[in-house]
Amino acid sequence: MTRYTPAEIEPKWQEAWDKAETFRARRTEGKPKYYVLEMFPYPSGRIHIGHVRNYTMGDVIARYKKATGHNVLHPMGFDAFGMPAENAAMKSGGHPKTWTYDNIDEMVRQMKPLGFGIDWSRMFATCDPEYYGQQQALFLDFLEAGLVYRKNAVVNWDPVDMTVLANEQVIDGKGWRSGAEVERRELTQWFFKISDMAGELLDALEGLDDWPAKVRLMQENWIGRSRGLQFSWDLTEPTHGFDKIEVYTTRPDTLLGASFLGLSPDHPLTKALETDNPDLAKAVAQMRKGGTTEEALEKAEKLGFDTGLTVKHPLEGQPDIPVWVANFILMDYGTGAIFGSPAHDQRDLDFCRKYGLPVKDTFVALDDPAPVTDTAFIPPKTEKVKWLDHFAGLDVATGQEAVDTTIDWMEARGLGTGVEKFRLRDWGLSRQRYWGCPIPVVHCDACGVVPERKDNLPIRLPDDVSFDVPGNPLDRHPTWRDVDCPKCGKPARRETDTMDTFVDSSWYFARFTAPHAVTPTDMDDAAYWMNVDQYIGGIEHAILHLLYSRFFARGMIRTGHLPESAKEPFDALFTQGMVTHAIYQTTGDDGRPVYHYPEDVELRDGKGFLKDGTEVQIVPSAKMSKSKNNVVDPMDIIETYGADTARWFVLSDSPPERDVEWTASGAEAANKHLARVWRLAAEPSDEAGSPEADEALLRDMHKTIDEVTKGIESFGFNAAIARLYAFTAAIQKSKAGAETRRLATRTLGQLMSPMTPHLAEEVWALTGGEGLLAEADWPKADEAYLVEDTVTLPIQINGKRRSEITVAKDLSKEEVEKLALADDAVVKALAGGQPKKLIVVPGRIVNVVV
RNA sequence: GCCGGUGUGGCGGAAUGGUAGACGCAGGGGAUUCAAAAUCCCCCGAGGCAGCCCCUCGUGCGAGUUCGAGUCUCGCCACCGGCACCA
Repeated sequence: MTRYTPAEIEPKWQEAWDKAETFRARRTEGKPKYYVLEMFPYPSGRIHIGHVRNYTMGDVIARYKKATGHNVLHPMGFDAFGMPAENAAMKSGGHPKTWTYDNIDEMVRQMKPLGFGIDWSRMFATCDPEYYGQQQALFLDFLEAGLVYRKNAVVNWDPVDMTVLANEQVIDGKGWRSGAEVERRELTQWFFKISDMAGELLDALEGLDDWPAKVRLMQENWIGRSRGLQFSWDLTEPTHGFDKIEVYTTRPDTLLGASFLGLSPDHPLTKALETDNPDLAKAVAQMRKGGTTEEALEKAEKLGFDTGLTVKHPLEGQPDIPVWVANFILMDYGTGAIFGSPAHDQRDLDFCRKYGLPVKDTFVALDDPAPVTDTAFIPPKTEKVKWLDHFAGLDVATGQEAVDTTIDWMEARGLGTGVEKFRLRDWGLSRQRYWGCPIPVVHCDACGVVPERKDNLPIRLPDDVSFDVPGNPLDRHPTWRDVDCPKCGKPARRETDTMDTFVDSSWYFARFTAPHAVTPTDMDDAAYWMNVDQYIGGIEHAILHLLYSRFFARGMIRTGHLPESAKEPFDALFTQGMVTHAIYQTTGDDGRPVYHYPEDVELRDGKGFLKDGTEVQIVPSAKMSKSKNNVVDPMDIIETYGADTARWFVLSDSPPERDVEWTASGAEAANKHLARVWRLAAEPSDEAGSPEADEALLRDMHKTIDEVTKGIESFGFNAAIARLYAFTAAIQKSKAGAETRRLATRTLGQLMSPMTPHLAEEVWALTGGEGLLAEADWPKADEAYLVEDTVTLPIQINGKRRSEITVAKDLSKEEVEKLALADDAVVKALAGGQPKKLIVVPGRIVNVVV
């Protein structure tokens, strides 16, 4: 008896596909195109089982679309700039470039045996000068189109290492290497004007029907459109050239409850006051400690400083209120100043309680007029509340009505303006780091900021750099930095900031349509291949990467690099879950957990034991992490079971949007199943069969074709696979004749081919298929086999299933009622009485209420 | 803290508001075998009743809508993703 041998089968078919150039993306007439893209990987050096799942899903779609008559584009590349390469260089010497390209080679070497139908001729890495040079060209066009500008923004500053830190390098408010308390410091930085498109990016979400609703909702909340009132408070005594303070509020209706006016520590007035008020300067310095993340700012203890200034209340007869500087007020949002209305905002309330400021209710619940104590009263804006002595004449109204009425009232009196604002901030793209795309501008004393000339692109990163000192090596590079001004030719200084790696990933999908073009894109190719028909990636990119890409597509249209139709570059989006793995741990002598490798643990009856018999604690479904020793290496799996098993397993056990737990026994089972299918093809039985069995198997086959096709089209891979398990068992048990069984087996292989392409080719060849299966047409279900003529209806009594009847499919409702009432269980339940109600849902269910 | 999501047997999970637990794993029993591996067949939510056809409970917790709720609504709890310099 021969055996299923993936180690022989898989390389053989990969070679055949290569030779036939099966997956080369081609533009041909008469066929629709299909562009499937998985989020490209960071070249960490090893592929991860999560990658296998991601790319397998894409490959299933790609191969299926090819079989259904599409010209498919399914490319692969690397998101290759970023911090890990610099960290590696700092840790073990070497160069980020060498590290990165070695990793890419290694990852490609690991990806190839998985048999993905990828057009490798289009591969690139974002750190290729051919790529980032075109990115620089895009930057210059964006600059010219007014989509890029410079302004000050805060960064995490490590005062010991004298360097800017990324958020992940700030741990509990301290620098990761120095341990020094991090400060927020302002720097002049480059920005994309994404806020200009906020309204458009928000409104267009509505058209993204094939995106998950949750992602659209997250983006909607992130962009955060709000309507509020902008107005000013006059200072009782003008100071430092300021006579009033402009505020923006989304709750102008609570104006009577104002008990203080709050300034951001970064507000211009704060900065002016700081110069001659050392106590304020000290307090503000304290407020600037800690990282820049919104989480850190929100969670930080509320700090305030009374400036001693007061402002006049815009409403007549109201007392003046004090001006405070408060750490929880963001300069980036609104005007950087607010009025605090503590009864209806928890942060304001906490602040007022801490500093002894008054708290005044402006409205109360209809059924509970008790004043606010330590919990602010913030009902939904759609709920009616009772207003207390409201200046615009409100009595009982919802929050939304109150806001609108108040804005109208204030506008009518010239006291303020209703304005629309967005939470979305401009996209800061400057990074004070080496391993990124250089920003192609020059700073000249005479000419100011001067864009590089396009013929000087790419501005290449210099290779002779070292990472022994903290900070950006470009900043201290002896020659790279010093250049002649492209405009006047005098000595000038090159911009040493590089671009955020999100820039790299915001247009790579467009570059794949013409990866070798001498301009960022080729408009013909872009027009043909765009948009991405199906984009697949992790939910962690739901906001930033996808929003930035949407912005970039619009920018590229404006600058003539994409056709108008590519405004929303991703037609459909699918967010897949992680692959997890159990953690095996014991407790060490020091009380800390000790993590064990899966291969050192023996599983018996759901418990795990080490070689010496010690029982280990099993933590199921944990995110794979090197430090927890629970990472499974796809290479080991391929070696043990073959690529098809790995591909089959990552799709089989969980719905693709959810996490899947890798288990050795699950992989084993997948492998056994593939071997079973192989045997059906390689060792067919020669039974004579019966016409009835033939008919039954054909019926099952066509139903399977139908269900698997629907499953693949709807990302129901696990359901499709469950069906294929069932069909395999059906063939095994079938008494159908040899010819029918052969057809069924060949079809089974075909239906499995997007998931297990190598095995499928083998089955195809063994069962008399012609040519390469990868080039063959997808099977079609014969409708005639899909219709059933009888249907089994469950009978419920009071909503609980008690019996069932089998009836003709199109039996009338009346007849079904009659049959149901005659059913033994129903007769018994009725005990001679009449049913209170009888519900018949044709083809589904009967419910008798007694 | 804010935004979004998830929660069903021992485990992964299935189920257009209509028979909860498809399919797979683990477990149990059997066939084949000198024996094993491999393969094949059967059973498998909990409890009751003792048996197959019956009853009760059961989809994180608590309410609600409905003839009928895993599915819809509200309130909790736990976990996961994001929070603009991780990618």
